[in-house]
Amino acid sequence: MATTASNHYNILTSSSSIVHSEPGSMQQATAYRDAQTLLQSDYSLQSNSHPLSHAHQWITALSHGEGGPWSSSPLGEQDIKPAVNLQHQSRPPHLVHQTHGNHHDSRAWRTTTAAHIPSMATSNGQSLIYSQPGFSVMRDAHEDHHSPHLSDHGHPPSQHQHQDTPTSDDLEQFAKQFKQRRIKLGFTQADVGLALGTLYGNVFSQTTICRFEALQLSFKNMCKLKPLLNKWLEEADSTSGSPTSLDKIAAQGRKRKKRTSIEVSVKGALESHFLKCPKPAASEITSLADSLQLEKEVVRVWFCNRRQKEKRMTPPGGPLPGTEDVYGDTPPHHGVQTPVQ
DNA sequence: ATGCATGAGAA
DNA sequence: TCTCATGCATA
Repeated sequence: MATTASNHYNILTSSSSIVHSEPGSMQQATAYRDAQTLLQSDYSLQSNSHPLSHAHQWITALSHGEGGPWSSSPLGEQDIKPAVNLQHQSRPPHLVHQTHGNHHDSRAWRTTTAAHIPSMATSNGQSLIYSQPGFSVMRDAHEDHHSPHLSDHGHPPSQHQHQDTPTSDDLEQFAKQFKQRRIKLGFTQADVGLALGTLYGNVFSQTTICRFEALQLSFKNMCKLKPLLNKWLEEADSTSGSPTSLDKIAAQGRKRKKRTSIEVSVKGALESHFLKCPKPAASEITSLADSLQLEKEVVRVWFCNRRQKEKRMTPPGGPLPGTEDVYGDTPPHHGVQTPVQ
């Protein structure tokens, strides 16, 4: 079977070694293993020993009552919570008081209309929310929400807001610069993630740092991480030369469902279904899963992740090779992503 | 760098 | 259930 691990949990009571010998292809590989090895910890002790225990919830299929695909305002007022699962046991997470003042409605970068029409935002929209992979609308629908302190001056458009919601452009620039400086200073993404933990109490993984640099997080998430990374940058290059005290946590082996490997053909099928219906009902997921011979949960999660992907800043295609906007010929969404590190 | 996964909180 | 932030494991 191709999907070798449909539903078995591997117990990594890894007392031996996790070192998968990467020959150091990229500059990550040095401290990469180190960091990941150290961070492997903390799953809830609950051992869910029955991955297939989901039986039937057909009835929920009709409890939707939506007028359209994304009728009910897709934008939630969700708080950004610090990493609570990973913590040094001596570091209470409530001490983190960074001043990311993004209590604004700052996700207007993609849902243009719904930004400032909280009550009935979906009366007409939803047809152009994300029908295309061209997310060029993400940067114009900003600063529409009554700027309280820069409207009476009329000062020149100096893009230098640090306590207010940054623009997509700002984030893009910052991410780019951040990556450059990080590399210059000789830190890996994993290093940064750890450093954030030791310095501010919030540990992040290599993945998150990577996604930040690649603008593959939601706008809101980018806004949250930016100040932290900014602080680290300052710290890092002011302290360039001092040993970072990496207090490390012991890795306690927990279990996690092994990553299901979905075949390409099956992925194709899922993709086409997604295009038709990004939010299939439970019953639909069930039948789809059945026809594709996947667990229902796997299919459900796939759709969740797929949707989430649509909402990222950088579209999955990335910058087309050879499509530079240096000639001012490509105004819609300039070269967002970093070329290749 | 990215695919599949987890979990908290919102609907 | 969904979204959203986040990460292990993997290509």
